[in-house]
Amino acid sequence: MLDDRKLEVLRTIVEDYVSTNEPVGSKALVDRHSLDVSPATIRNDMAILEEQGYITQPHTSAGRVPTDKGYRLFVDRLSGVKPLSVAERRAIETFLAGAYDLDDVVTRTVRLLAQLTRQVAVVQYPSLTRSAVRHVELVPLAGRRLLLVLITGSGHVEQRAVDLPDAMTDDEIAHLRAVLNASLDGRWITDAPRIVSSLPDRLEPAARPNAVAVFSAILEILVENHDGRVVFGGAANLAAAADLSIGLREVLEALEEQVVLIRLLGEAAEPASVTVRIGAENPVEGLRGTSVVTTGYGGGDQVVARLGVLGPTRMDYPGAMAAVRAVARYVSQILAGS
Amino acid sequence: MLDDRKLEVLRTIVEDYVSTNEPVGSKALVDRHSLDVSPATIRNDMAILEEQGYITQPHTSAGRVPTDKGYRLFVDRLSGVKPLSVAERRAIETFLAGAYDLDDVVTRTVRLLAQLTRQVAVVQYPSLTRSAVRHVELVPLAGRRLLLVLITGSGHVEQRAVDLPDAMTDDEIAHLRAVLNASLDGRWITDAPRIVSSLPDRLEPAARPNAVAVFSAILEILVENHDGRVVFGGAANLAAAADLSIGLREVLEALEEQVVLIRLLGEAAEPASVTVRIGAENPVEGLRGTSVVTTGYGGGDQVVARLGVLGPTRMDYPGAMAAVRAVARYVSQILAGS
DNA sequence: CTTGGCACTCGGGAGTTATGAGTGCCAAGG
DNA sequence: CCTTGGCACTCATAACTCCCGAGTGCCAAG
Repeated sequence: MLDDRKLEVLRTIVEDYVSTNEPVGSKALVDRHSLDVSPATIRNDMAILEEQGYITQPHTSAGRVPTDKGYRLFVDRLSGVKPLSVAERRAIETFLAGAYDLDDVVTRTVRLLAQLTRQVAVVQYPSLTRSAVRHVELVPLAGRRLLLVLITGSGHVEQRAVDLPDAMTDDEIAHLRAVLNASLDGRWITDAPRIVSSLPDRLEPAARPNAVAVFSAILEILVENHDGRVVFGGAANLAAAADLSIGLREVLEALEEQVVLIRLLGEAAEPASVTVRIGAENPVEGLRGTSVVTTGYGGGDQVVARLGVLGPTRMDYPGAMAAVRAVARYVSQILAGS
Repeated sequence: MLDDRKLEVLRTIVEDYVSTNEPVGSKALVDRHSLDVSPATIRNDMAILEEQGYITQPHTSAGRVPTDKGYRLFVDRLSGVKPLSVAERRAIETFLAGAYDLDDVVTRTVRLLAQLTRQVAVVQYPSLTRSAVRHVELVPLAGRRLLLVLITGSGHVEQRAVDLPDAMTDDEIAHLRAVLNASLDGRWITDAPRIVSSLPDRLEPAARPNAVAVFSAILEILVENHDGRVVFGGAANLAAAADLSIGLREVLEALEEQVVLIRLLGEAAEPASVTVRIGAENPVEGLRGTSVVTTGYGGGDQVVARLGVLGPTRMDYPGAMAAVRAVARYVSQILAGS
């Protein structure tokens, strides 16, 4: 149905179009790449490719442009893995090596990805789901308030102020802290809600109202973070790439919506390998017209969150996929090591 | 030099231009506002205003547009305070009321400001400088690592992993924790470095290497946060406003640089009142062509950080100033209360 | 199946013109 | 001295036309 040369034609069309941003014609194609056939032959091939929906022409007297379907075929079968340059590998290492806390890792990862791919980078904070509770700390604040600090095995710190119904003495606080740590330390976050729910029975009735306030705060923290927050960066790249093609406005609006970002990363199919969503394949309405390259990353073997890049469908897929994969690996290493 | 009517003319030119985004001519001006003079008179006034550099015309046969100097005069002398609508006040309260930790307050403030002003919002995290140390927590991690958690009076939590030179027993950790809290709790952050530096003398020599590692981590946290991180949001508003006027690309690039953002907020003159920087007055090169409206906010009487909005010089200054001031007050209240 | 030839299409740039909003200036009137 | 109506002038913008050439599809021959 599509012989080797037609596939090769499609491949070069994609590559040329990505690099030049101009529809590619049969003539330009033959002499830029040393194909040993004539333009007429290429035209015939193009006609077939167009008939099958892999390419299209913006107007009658113009060259061809890949369709979403064309990019899809390109990504699935035609593009090899583009190895990263030494400089790029070095950049990844040095960029991420200096990070010293989770916020910093995420922030740097965003910048790094944006810089490597010249696209918008999207990084999700590791979900707490796969972590263990490391420590719970209660710190009295002014009035009847406590600061609840929850430290996870992945080194993340969650904090929250709690309004208490009754005043608490330091001893009571210490006791509650001891109970919490005895029950929770080392347990999986996913198990924590169940454990916490069973705690009130083990306390004296007088201490319960305050304890319940603290417990519900813990539960809220756990629930809220069930899916990690997503941050993005490199919007400036969008402005450059999306000269007039896609609605810059809409894309920016979408990116500023947490819900959208989570869907963008979350609905990707296989978590471990690199996933590419092209144009209309995109789950987010309003981001049709853009492509997303994502993958999972995690501290150990577990995938705890996802990251990726977003850009116009006219994107350097091999490059983006290589960068995303490499960055995800490095981030995973760093998280596992700390 | 400039009589009342000329000032009034300038005022209406600014207002009309801001709302319509089109150069305003003498004719349009007289019948939109019920001035009881003829267009010819207005033209004479305009000629004077232009001569003095308050307005300019894009091309010969077009209306007038305010210059930076014109906006400056408008802001300084011609614009009253535009009171916020009831809906806006309500929005501020409800939007910020639900916030439960510092990250959340900042995030919501950004969204709120961006939404109210339809500009890019810029919010700085409160600097630690004006806070007291509330509590220091040490949590053993895997290997010879500690997680250092520093909780401040303003409810902020700083965290950092520390690599220890030697192994530490739980008792040693507890002792170090006790020493730290005894020395630091309730002290100003600004005093902390001096205090920490004096601590090693009070420890047994054997414990010093580990302690020093922890101490230097504390110092680093304090130094790093000397000026708070700055986040922005509402970039989508830029795309809408800056149709073709300012280089969207450059502005986005500038916004993604922490250093630039800090300068943007930091070099504003008076901390307590609302500051307006118009066009070329802007300290950041590459953000000439945009205006910035900022003010300080803080937990108590102290200004601990700044916030504001950024947009094209063609901006609704009274509205932006009102929104910035109101939001800053509410945020201050919230921080003071928690 | 490939290739050269050839007529055809049509987007986009260059050149032209028409339009009208807006101006500056001037002389007359308050 | 300020205001006003009149008037000639400017010039960006839009609409229109023309033209070019890249690129195509088709066909007949190899």
